[in-house]
Amino acid sequence: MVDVQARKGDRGRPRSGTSPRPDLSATEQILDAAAQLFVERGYSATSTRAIADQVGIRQASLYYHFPSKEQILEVLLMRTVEPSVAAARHLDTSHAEAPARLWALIAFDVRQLFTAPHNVGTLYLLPETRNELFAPFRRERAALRSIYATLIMASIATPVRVELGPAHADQAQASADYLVDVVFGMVESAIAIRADRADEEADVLTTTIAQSCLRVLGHDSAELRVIAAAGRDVLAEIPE
Amino acid sequence: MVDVQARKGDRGRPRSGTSPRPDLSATEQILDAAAQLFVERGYSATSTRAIADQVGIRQASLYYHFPSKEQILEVLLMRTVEPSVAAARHLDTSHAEAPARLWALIAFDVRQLFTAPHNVGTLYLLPETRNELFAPFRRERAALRSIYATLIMASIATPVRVELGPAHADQAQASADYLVDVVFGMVESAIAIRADRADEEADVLTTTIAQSCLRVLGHDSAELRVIAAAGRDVLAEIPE
DNA sequence: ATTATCTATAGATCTATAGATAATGC
DNA sequence: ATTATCTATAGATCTATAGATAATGC
Repeated sequence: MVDVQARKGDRGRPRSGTSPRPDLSATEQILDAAAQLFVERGYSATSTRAIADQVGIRQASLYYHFPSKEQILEVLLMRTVEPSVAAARHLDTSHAEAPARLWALIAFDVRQLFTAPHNVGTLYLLPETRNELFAPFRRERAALRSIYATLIMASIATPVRVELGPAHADQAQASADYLVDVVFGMVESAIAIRADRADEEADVLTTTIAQSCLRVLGHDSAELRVIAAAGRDVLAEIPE
Repeated sequence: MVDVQARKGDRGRPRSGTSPRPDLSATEQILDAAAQLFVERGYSATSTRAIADQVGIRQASLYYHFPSKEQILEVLLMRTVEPSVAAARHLDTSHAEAPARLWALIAFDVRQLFTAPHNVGTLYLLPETRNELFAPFRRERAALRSIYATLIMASIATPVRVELGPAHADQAQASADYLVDVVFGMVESAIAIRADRADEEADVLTTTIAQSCLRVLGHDSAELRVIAAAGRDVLAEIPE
């Protein structure tokens, strides 16, 4: 099971160049090179030739593995969002309190954004993803956001609930919606933080963001200690 | 003084097409069209021809106003970051408490990100800005972040200060740094929120984000009411 | 004369397809 | 025979420059 995606022997015509990641299959080498270049230089600014050069093959050889440059991006986006959606769905089966489940989801998500190769989270925001081809990705991301919304609504502490005013009032609804946006935004701010600062201290950042999100929802330091402890247990139960 | 940047008469050869913004000078029309297209389709994915088409001139005519496509982006970026830096510097002269000044800066910044034409804030994160030409922009943004850092450090409430542990301990410093990142990230999350949702309710969002930032720093609901009231006064003093 | 456009185009890309070729596997 | 590459190239761009032209201003 070690080499699920390793190259199977050396079939086919030999390459013109050499890859920096000869342990991966050709398809995975392309995805890895594309991820790095898309993040470092931008999607449209990265040519298929640049990807091929990095992999050590000719530009045209990419098309044996992918039908288009867009499809490479599509695979990268789906792979980035899918683990978070899987984790979020798993939390629906947990019996922990909502704040602990939210804490665990945030921690899972931030850790994955911060440690995934090449900060692929930056690709979430590309205008190029408005294309029809990316509809499945956008649906997955919307599903994730909706699970967040449910957990966040169930995790609002009394003082904030009081401030929002009587439920069902229009302005209270708008404020609550923005609270969802703000928490979702705090999680994804891990992407920008990683882009600005060198990769380090994933654990401290993860904890800081998760704590901060629950503070935004009105939980004080004493409550946070309880929630974080329970959250860590829930997080540990999320399957790989 | 009304038409500082209005077209001065109709000098020069007539255009082949018509502009959607005939009230602006040619240079401003180009900036406006470029901002819209860069945000909607991406910088590298937008051709100089697409910009020219929108302005109602031929592609080559752009080069009478700007020496390159990159310079158009550079002007857009500087114009977006400069008002925030000016506001931040002004706050150094205020005598209000740090949390009220921070509240005002966040509110100013969020409102400007949320109401500036065409959500130009999305351009902050482009990999293309790593180019040397954009060094002045990156310096401005770093200056803004540094003012934020000072205000944030001075606005941390006792419970959070206690949790960070003894000052000068290494891990406490790392956590405090990340807290700065998180607050800065919350402010800039206004960009992603605006991209995802239709433009609406700038005031509610502004207040929600400012309050949320101060909650993250450990202020409770009672303190927030005082800070927000003082913050609104400080905000009102920021010159146009 | 000055200004702001225009036309035409050089030269450098860029994506994707067609068909040839050099390995291994059976 | 199958696989994974290669070479060659079509056709469509794209940015920027050179020089002409059609207005207004003096």
